[in-house]
Amino acid sequence: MIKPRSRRGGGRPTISDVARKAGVGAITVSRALREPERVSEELRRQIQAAVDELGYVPDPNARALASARAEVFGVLVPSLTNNVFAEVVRGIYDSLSASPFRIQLGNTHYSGLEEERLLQLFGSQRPAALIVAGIDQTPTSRKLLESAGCPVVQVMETGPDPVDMMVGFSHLDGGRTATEHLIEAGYRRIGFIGARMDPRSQRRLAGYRAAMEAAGLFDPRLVTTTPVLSSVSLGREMLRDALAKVPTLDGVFCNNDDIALGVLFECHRASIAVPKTIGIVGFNDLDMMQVAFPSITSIRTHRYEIGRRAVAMALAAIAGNRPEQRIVDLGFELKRRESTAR
Amino acid sequence: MIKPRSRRGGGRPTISDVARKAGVGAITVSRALREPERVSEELRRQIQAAVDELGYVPDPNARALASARAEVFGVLVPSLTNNVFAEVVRGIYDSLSASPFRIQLGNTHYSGLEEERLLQLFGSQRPAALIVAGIDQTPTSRKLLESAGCPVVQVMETGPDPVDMMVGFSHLDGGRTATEHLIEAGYRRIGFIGARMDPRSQRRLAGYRAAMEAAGLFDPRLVTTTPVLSSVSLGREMLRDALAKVPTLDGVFCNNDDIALGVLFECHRASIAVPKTIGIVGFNDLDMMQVAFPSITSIRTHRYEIGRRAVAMALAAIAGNRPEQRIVDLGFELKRRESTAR
DNA sequence: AATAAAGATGGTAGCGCTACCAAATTGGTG
DNA sequence: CACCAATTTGGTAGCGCTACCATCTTTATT
Repeated sequence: MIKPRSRRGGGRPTISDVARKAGVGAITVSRALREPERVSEELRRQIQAAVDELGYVPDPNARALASARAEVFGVLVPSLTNNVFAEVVRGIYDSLSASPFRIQLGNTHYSGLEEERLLQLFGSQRPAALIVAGIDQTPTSRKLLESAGCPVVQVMETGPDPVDMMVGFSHLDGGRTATEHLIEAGYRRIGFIGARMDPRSQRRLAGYRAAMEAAGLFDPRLVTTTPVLSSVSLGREMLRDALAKVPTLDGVFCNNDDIALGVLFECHRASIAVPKTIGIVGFNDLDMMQVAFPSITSIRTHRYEIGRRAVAMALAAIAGNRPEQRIVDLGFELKRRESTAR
Repeated sequence: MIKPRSRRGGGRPTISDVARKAGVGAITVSRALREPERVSEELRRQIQAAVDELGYVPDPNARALASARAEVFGVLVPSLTNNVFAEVVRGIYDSLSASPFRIQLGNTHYSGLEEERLLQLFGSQRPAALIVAGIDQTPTSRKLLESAGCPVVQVMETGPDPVDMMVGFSHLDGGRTATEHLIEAGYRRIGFIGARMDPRSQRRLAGYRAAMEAAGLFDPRLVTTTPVLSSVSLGREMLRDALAKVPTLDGVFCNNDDIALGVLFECHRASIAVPKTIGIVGFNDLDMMQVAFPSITSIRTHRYEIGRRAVAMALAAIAGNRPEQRIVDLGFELKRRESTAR
């Protein structure tokens, strides 16, 4: 005996309801929705009318199960609250909002192990694409990415050996540019202040070091780092540490803008003249940098655009035309401001 | 003729593979994974061994389809980059990371229409719970929430009429407390500066107004608002506008901390003494407020905790024991700092 | 010892959709 | 006008899992 319309879930209309109403086969409705050009104009209209009338919305789970492919972009970032990654996610979100793809967000907390766990988990969903921050995946993570069977975009950085595609810029060059700018402005005892020394921070430090060594100015005591998560208050404390070590410090390249802002505030508090006594350069160029007093020189990075490009490349790859340029360097811009104008 | 192991998707192991290997029925594997206490100790061990050996990960799509319930929390926020909501999302994420539930994030861009669209979309996935920011849903959105057939938590604010559950605090009280503090500190011509006047900002303004009227100090010219998205640079511009309107301004309650920071910087730039000439109060108490020079008085709100509580309540409701307290007020704290100490 | 109740396990039948193939229709082409 | 290819439509058989019931134990109860 067949139970009439048991419908375990609520009574939402299914594709067969639409098919019945439009007087066609279920598969034709499915096609009309996914590949409209393969269905005649007339049927398409009838089906659309039925869809509208019933308020039919396809069940993404059934879709994913039947097609062995979920309309999901897996996105892995090391932090949800760091404005830099929030901007990337926003770019991804905005670029995807017109498409049927959803976002599956993962927060790795800067942990390789957590990244592996999430990649494993995401793999079980057969995502349409994966977007991951950074290029320093563990060997296990790399293997998982390679065998994901979907386009993969590594974002935030560029490097020589993409799993699949890459969008970002060179943090090493950014660090070098920032430091060279300080040197050109006449600063000599230039410190590096960095929190949460993830691989990108390490490369900014490497850029700093390269510039300092090239100018014959490098001194290991000028480098102050901590694995602690970056924050404005941390910037303040770290400037104190740096000055305790090197009282003659006359400039700082900060790992990021939060640190730079903390440094600026500590200078105010300790009556250290900026840019006269100490010059400050940040990294990322958050909105507040241009408003600060004095305004703070920073390396502008294109986070939102990175998110957008990553999606554009993934979408192209899904559509079958992989971009010929697999590594996209969006560069950065040195924004010269008052904090280094002496 | 039966095709042997066609396996449309890659060759990932299924529940039947595990069942075969463990020498039990598929349904028993399913149970062992979801309700271990209903399976004997011995079988549980065998099944776990098979799962481990095969590297079996359940397919969430198949699960969702069969059980008419996806292991997904729909989360709707008005902005992805606003630190306040990022903190809430982080709280939600952290509380959910140990559970099988995933997050489906939606960005309403402060638009009621977009909220309706997303709610409609999320509904098609039969989420396990919905967490939405704010309490001012459109009638359509409210209807969608009521008929979602899952726990709903409205966060960030408290109000009299929850769809289901609520976690937040009173923005009106927050605005009033901030303003009363300025009045007590001796400020008289206290302005309100607010950007992106969403409903929560409106209520903070109402709190401001109530306090000012109670003290006989209210003057409409003291209020400066704009629908533009909030930013530090906007805070700077708005202080200029406010001072142009009311040159005798001696205090400002800012809609949020970004605005407050912009105001502080503009004061520096225009050589306006803080707190002597002008007192400043922010809202939310971001980390930078205590580091700023002078440090900025602000209303500390518990964003991360709001996210955690929302999940805890939703999880309890899913488990069948709805919390008896459906409205949770997490309050706020006035953090008195240098910017109002005169 | 007979019987009920509770606990453990399994079989069957879908969930809503799409891949795959078959069938029907149309439009040239020689 | 037969014949082939291209186009449009539909039927069938799952995708991997769980709800629902049936069956078989085991343990208490009288």
